[in-house]
Amino acid sequence: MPRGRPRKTDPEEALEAAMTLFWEKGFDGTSMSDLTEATGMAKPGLYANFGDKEALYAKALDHYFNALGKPLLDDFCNHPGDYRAAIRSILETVADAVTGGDYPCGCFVANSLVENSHLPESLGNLGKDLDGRRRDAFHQRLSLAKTKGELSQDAEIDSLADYFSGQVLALAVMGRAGTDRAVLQNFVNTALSVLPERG
Amino acid sequence: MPRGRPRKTDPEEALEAAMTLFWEKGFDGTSMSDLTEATGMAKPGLYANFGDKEALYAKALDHYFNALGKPLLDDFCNHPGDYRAAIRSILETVADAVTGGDYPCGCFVANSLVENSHLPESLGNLGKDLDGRRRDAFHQRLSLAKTKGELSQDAEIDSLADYFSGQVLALAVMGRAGTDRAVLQNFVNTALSVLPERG
DNA sequence: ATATTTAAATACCGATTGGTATTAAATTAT
DNA sequence: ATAATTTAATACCAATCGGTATTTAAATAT
Repeated sequence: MPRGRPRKTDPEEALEAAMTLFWEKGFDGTSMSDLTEATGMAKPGLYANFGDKEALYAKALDHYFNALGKPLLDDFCNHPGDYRAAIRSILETVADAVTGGDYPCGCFVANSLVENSHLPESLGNLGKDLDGRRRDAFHQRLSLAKTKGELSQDAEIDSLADYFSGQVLALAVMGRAGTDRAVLQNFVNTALSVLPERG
Repeated sequence: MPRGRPRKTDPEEALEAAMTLFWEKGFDGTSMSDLTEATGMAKPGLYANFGDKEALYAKALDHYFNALGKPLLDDFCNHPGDYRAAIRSILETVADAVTGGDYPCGCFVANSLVENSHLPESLGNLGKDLDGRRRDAFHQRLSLAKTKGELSQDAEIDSLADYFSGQVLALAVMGRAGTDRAVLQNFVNTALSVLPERG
């Protein structure tokens, strides 16, 4: 048992709530008072636990990636099927995720990229870094496909990685705009058709 | 010649400046004071000419579409080449546009879609409406391709329209994030490969 | 019991927010 | 010249912004 007055709010839960709110309303659209209400932690508590608004946003975005993005990318990289099946799987999972449910629609990282131009520089760089990690996961899986012979030696895996990483962004914005899941399914099917037929 | 004191700032030019600023910094990130500075029109003038902040944003977004989006879509629909050439042309023009130059990076409509969830409802609907018009332009051109026999009768032009409209969103976010034009070129090339080879 | 430690809660700070009332300036019509 | 008209410019409003100092409450250690 710790020493002083017990915490009212677990900082991990507060961070989860802050993540959800920043994801929903953006950096500029979220006030510290909003965060106090959503987290159940008063402003001095937020500052003591996370630092200023910019630091809290960075921690929220990082939490997003670690809690939601990374597991998805890890599943993708470890997918037992061939690379086509793996890509289909991750894109369909993204289509599910961006159409909402437990969390706001869209993708927090994609939102952050769009807010980039008017965010503090450190936050812009964080968004680009996380975006790059998604792109790298695609590249890694495509590279593996090449060594496994699923993909021909002259396949342009850099272009393919950028392409599929971009498809995630497209899904994110469409999901954010409220596009139906069924439309996203057709989108994924069409996007996958750039890949060569199974030989 | 009008009757009273002459205008210092042409409202059309002020609207152009307001468009650029909202595009760059978003609805929440742009203050009326910012707009005063950017337009050269003091706050009472802005309210007299455009209404409140929400109305000004709507007019700025509408101006964006009429001045930049619509001409692009019209060129696309009237492109002299076959539908593949037309789609390549519009996507490459978009790749140019979203990487900046005279205007901010990205696409104002795409930004608006991302801000959707925390914008006044009328503005969210306006963004979706303009996004839909781009999608419809793709559909129209694909439909024409079908009647001209460039595309087989069983081609799924609804899915293709959603797909290519989504590619524009992907380009918009990547451009916003500062992605190199060369990467976007590869992206466009890959995206186009969903289309059947010319028969 | 009392001191110590930790965190919650309230109150407050100057600056900025969206929006407006008021005043001053510049033009045309008479 | 003067009146009428239209706009610019300044000053101002309550409310909220990000951020902090101060006080109060709740626990443990002595």
